[in-house]
Amino acid sequence: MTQKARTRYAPSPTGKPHIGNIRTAIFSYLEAKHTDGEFLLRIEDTDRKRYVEGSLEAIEDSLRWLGIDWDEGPGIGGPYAPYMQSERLDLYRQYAEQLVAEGKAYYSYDRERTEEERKAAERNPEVSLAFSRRWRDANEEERQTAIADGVKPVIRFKVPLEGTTTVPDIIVKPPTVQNSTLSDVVLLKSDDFPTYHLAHLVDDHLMNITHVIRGQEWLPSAPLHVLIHQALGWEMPIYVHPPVILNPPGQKGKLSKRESAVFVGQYRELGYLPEALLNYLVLLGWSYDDKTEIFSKQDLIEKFDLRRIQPTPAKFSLEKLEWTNGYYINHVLTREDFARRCLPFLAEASLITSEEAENPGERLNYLTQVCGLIKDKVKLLSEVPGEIDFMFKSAAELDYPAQDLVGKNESKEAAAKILEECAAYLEKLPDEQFNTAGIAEGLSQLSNDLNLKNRGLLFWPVRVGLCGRKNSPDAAAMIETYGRKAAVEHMRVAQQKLLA
RNA sequence: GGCGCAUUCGUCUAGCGGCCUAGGACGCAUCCCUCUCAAGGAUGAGACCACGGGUUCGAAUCCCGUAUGCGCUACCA
Repeated sequence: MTQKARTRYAPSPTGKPHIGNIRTAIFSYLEAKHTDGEFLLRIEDTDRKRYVEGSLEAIEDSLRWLGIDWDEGPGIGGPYAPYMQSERLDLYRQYAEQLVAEGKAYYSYDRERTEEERKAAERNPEVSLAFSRRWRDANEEERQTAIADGVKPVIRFKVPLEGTTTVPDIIVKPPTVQNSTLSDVVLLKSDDFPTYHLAHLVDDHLMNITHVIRGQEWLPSAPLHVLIHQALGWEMPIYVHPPVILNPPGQKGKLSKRESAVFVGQYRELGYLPEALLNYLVLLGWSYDDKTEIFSKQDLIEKFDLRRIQPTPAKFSLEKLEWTNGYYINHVLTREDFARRCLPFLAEASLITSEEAENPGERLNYLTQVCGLIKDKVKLLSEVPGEIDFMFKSAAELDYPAQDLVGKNESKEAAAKILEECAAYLEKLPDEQFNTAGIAEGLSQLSNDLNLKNRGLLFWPVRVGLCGRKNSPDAAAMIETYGRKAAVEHMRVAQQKLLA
């Protein structure tokens, strides 16, 4: 057995979590559970300007819905609490000051740059670098002047001017950079809050994190993190940089709000199953072998291996996600489980009450039958109400053209006669034969007895009469679900419709 | 612009020097099954392994260059 891993998901509370972000959380979770280790949640709320109320709840909801549980975190605590960075400020200041005392960092009395200044410097490394090092070798007189002016300093990291730094990484070729191209990053801001560079690193060290799994957008600043570890004299955890998720084929850039749903909650509302989303997301950039497509959470935990994460960013494909979802609905979920998942959607469409959705009680049996009617054809839970709404209406309420009942039959009269025969047949069908198989067999026999050229001539009007639409679930299954009385009623109403 | 990473069917991927005339999946097409729609089964089209150079008896697999894509370039994470 490999050593137990301790991993973390450390989002900042700036809104709902992005699906690309969540995927790294899933990878982290799987790595921890694969090694029988711990997965923790830490909130990086070090930027007060970007804080969005309700973010923590959104993050927790998303993880919970996906079945990703954490062993330590805000709310539940743990041996390394607190897990909110804003509650750990003293710690960061302490290490920043230690670095200053050791000559590895320094106070910098610069003014915060405006966005325009930053933009201008962005394409001009010389200017940027020079700006970041402005106070690196400032003399005492200059410092005193700044202090007298009341400038609140930041603490900047003193990056070595020479040499190169290499970032070890297990899925990407370890990047190597010239130290001279690295700017002296801010470690501690003038408001006493740490930057990400300091905070994540201090916490990961203190919390005994073994694997830092974060998006590839962190690759460029990773050398800085290596250098800061060295300055602090700490051993580095294993860094892993999975790629970002890209927009669907045809569109550029990383997966964006403009092009796709990017929040977990949106997929929930669209009718996706959490296990299907999880399955799809993991397979987007990771594979176990050359053939397996469907993985339960347990399978994933057993088989996950960080080293098999693809280094290349993958495009998000809604089609494959839909297929995965449909597969879970059709082949993984039991009928009752499927019905339970449909409940909120049925309530949303006012087919049942929200009380019934909460607590279906006895009604669940019936709803299981109803939903079971379309379990094999539906890809999204949200499609369900529209597919079975007729089951919640009376025969008289179905609205459709009489012509639809005819199908391949010669005439309206012929179809009407068939409906009459079927109604009569169903009325006298013995109870023990009144089930899907018995009904299907009985009606087939009836079509023979009526000397019909094929069964379709009989089943077509029956099907349409039962649900008022041309594409429908299995006719016999609908009859069983309706029950004898309602089924016969539908036959008779359809017949009247044809003769009217 | 600079720095970094990446590059196998339209898309997700298998492949880690000979098993590859490149395998699987989604999507697509055709057929079978069939009372419709699905589901299921079968078959097929689809990748000169980005391009150009090397290394090697032998390269999708190793090296270099080019192109392209992506990311970063804040007192944001």
